[in-house]
Amino acid sequence: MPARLSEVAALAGVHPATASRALNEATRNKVSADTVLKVRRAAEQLNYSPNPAARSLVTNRTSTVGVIIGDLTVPLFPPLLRGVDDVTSAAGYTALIVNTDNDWSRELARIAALQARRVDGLIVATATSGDQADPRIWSSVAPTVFVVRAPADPLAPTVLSDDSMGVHLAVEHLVAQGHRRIAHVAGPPEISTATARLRAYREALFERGIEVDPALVTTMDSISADAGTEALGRLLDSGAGVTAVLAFNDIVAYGCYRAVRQRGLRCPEDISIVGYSDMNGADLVAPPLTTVHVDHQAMGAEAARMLLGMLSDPGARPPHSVRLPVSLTVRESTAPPRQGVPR
Amino acid sequence: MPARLSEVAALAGVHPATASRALNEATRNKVSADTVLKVRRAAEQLNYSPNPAARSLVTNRTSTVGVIIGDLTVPLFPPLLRGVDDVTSAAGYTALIVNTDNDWSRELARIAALQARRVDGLIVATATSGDQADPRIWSSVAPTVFVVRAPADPLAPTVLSDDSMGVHLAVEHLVAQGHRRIAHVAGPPEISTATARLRAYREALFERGIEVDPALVTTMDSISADAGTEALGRLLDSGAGVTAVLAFNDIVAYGCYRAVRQRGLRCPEDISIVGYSDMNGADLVAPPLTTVHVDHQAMGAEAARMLLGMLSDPGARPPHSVRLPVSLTVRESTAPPRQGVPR
DNA sequence: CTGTTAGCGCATTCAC
DNA sequence: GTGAATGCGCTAACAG
Repeated sequence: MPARLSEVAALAGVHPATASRALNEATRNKVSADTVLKVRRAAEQLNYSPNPAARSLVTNRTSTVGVIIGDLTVPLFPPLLRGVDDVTSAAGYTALIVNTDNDWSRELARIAALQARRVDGLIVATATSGDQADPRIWSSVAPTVFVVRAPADPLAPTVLSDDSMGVHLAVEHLVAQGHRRIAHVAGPPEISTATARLRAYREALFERGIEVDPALVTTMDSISADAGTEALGRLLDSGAGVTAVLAFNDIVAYGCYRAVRQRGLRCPEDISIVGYSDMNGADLVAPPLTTVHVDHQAMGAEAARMLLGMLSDPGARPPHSVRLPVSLTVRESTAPPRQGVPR
Repeated sequence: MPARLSEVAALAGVHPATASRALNEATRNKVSADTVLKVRRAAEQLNYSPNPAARSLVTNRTSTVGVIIGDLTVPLFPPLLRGVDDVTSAAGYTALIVNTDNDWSRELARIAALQARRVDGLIVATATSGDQADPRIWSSVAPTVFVVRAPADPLAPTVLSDDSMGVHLAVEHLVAQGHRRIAHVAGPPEISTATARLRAYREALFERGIEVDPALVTTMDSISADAGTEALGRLLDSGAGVTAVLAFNDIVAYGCYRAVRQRGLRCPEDISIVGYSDMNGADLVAPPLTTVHVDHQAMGAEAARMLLGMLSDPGARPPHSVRLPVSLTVRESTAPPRQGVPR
């Protein structure tokens, strides 16, 4: 059992209230420099750490924030959590991480649990713009920042990555290599990033004077390697003459690898493939995947900073949403198209 | 701001203490069934949830457990956390997850933070048997259970998977396909699982009457795909005539894929490769990896159950450590060896 | 079975 | 600048 404040005060020869003032950043100036020193020394000697329950009871704040994610095993979340954790823990906050399994009823239950824990704020990585869910479901619990996924309310504080930029970089790279028949394996329209990337894909081609052929786009019902295999397989078999593919994300790109192999084609010699996210392991597959690199750790950190800002100044109006830049990591899944008749 | 107990009591027409008794599982029997009903109805109507800080202050417990892991991006941890979370949250506990980045000073800092938070227990997934670290560093903070890694103290409550079983399954599979020259790319001896798997590898070969040739074992300094590429590369170039490889884990197996490809060989036609862990994505690489499947979620769940057991009965002596069984997932990276002269 | 009383450890009044 | 008093919301010990 750790030391109590009263013990520290006794050792320092002051009243507990004075010790409290000396130890707390905000009230330290109301105490003489001399006593501050004495109290700190005593606290150190006794290895004092304030009882968060007692403090919380009087301050009505817990110094905890809830982080809601869909599925921890999706590789984008660990770095994101790392980013969140870095800034929250540096500020004396503890992150309570909650896995919803992408199940809405489970999410509601976990939100309730976080509310019961009296979290000071929420970082939500599960909202989707197509979602029926009202952002107030989260905001009613505590101040919240959305990350990775866009919430239905466009004014809610949100940290996204620049999907448009990423797609433009990818398309630019492929075009620079001579590709003109660039397919897109798109995600389901309920996912906000899926529609954003699809739109950017069209834009990017258009801007470069390349025909935007609807036959080059397939939309998956769900996001998985299998769905990618199936989707690209259809495209390949349709005789649309594709030489390059922009996949919705890396997992889908892996599925595209499979579709290519199944038809006796080779990547990148016959078909170039670009992924999205640069998830853990994208450098280990064969061929190593060219992909849009998203700095999820930075996104988590930014979301946390934004949230802590809101908590430190509850009166201020909510911060502006931000969209972080991305980069292109060129590996070995892209190459110039074969000469001659494209298939 | 949620309702307080006193408000619930007022609405139910009883004293707050009675309301408390009615709401708490353990003391419910000290209250008439009738009042229990009234109180519950009132609580529900006011959407009451107890203030954990207030409760914690008097019970001296927080209903939180700390979970210490090295690096969230290592794919074994997410399912493990999922297992922990499933059982802790069902029991009304909240898991505080901490990332040490495999850095000892950082780990000490995070342990201190968990202690400051007054966690009731600890689940530690970073200990290694070769570690200089005394298990008391953790145990002095709170009751602790070790998982995945064996702590220096063999008597400390620990949940491991059966490395011996896994290796035996893998070797058995390879031998059944006709392999006799089976290499092992081993992890560094500081890692307890590395030595366990190496020992089991020797045992398994010996038991099947196959020569245990030291030339078929390479030990890596660190665990990475690159280290695997380099290690297997040496073995392949040494002319030891290997037809199959058991890699320390899946990541290393991916490195082995690369070594094989670099030499113009093919897996599984020329060299069979078996991984270990069955991490997320092992079915997506080419060829899909045959690997020992470890149920990390089950391990996390078991560790959590063990810890909660210790917390519910502090007097009892610590539970016995367990070693969970594993299975072999056969995919396409293994096949019978080529006929004729092995290289 | 229920009400009364007390106190967990701390921050924050209000006096001095 | 410092000490004294108060109360955050809850459970536990003691009466009745």
